[in-house]
Amino acid sequence: MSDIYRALGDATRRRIITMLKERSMTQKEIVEAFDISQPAIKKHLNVLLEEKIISATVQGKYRLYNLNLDMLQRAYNEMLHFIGELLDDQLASLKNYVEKGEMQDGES
Amino acid sequence: MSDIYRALGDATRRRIITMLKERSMTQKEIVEAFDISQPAIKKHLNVLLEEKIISATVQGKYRLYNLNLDMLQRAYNEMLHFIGELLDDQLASLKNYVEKGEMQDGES
DNA sequence: ATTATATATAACCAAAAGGTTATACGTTGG
DNA sequence: CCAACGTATAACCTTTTGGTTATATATAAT
Repeated sequence: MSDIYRALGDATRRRIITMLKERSMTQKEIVEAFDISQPAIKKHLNVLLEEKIISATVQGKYRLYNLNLDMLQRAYNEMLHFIGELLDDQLASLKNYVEKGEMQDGES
Repeated sequence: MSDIYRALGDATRRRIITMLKERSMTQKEIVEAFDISQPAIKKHLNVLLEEKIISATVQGKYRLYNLNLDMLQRAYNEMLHFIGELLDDQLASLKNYVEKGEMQDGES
């Protein structure tokens, strides 16, 4: 199974995703948007490529990266499903206090 | 803000969460369900506590852990929001298959 | 052809993550 | 009180992660 949690688990990668949500970008453009080096960005891109959340098209000397929306959708669906399952079981009582915006027991 | 991705990023933690979905458990019970040491489990519990995904109530020498459903609800909402934004931006048709739970074009 | 530009990769490093064992602490039962 | 049990913490180890710099490769432009 692909480890979607790994791909989304890093803030830089999530920011890249958010950027690519707006428009496709070359690696150079992405690099310029961050304060870290080109190889560092490339590694993040490689992770996202491995998980198939983005893909790249070659354009001369450029690599144009774009979101794989369906895969990103799957990734989030999987997470939502995980959480959702947890919530379903006790959703009735949860709904109640969520709406009231109050906790039932103390916190550390 | 809490980093839900960090918390969910580890398989052991996800399993703990799944277990706590069924019922609250003492640390001892949780430890016995895994093949790793008590301190290792404790570290995972600490991560989940930090992210406020679980909470613990003291009962004598026991610590009873239980899910913080409202926090999971928040995580769920956050993720939905992220995806929703994504869909709004680019792809109305994607919304369709998300709701129907099926793809519209082939995938690797 | 040579140079400039965009990307890829190699080698390295520090810090974080996930585990271990040993041990201290807190509570309860005999 | 003391022993046993559940939990917490300290010290340590290894692997992974996220970063670095230096350099190689591929395409474009002059």
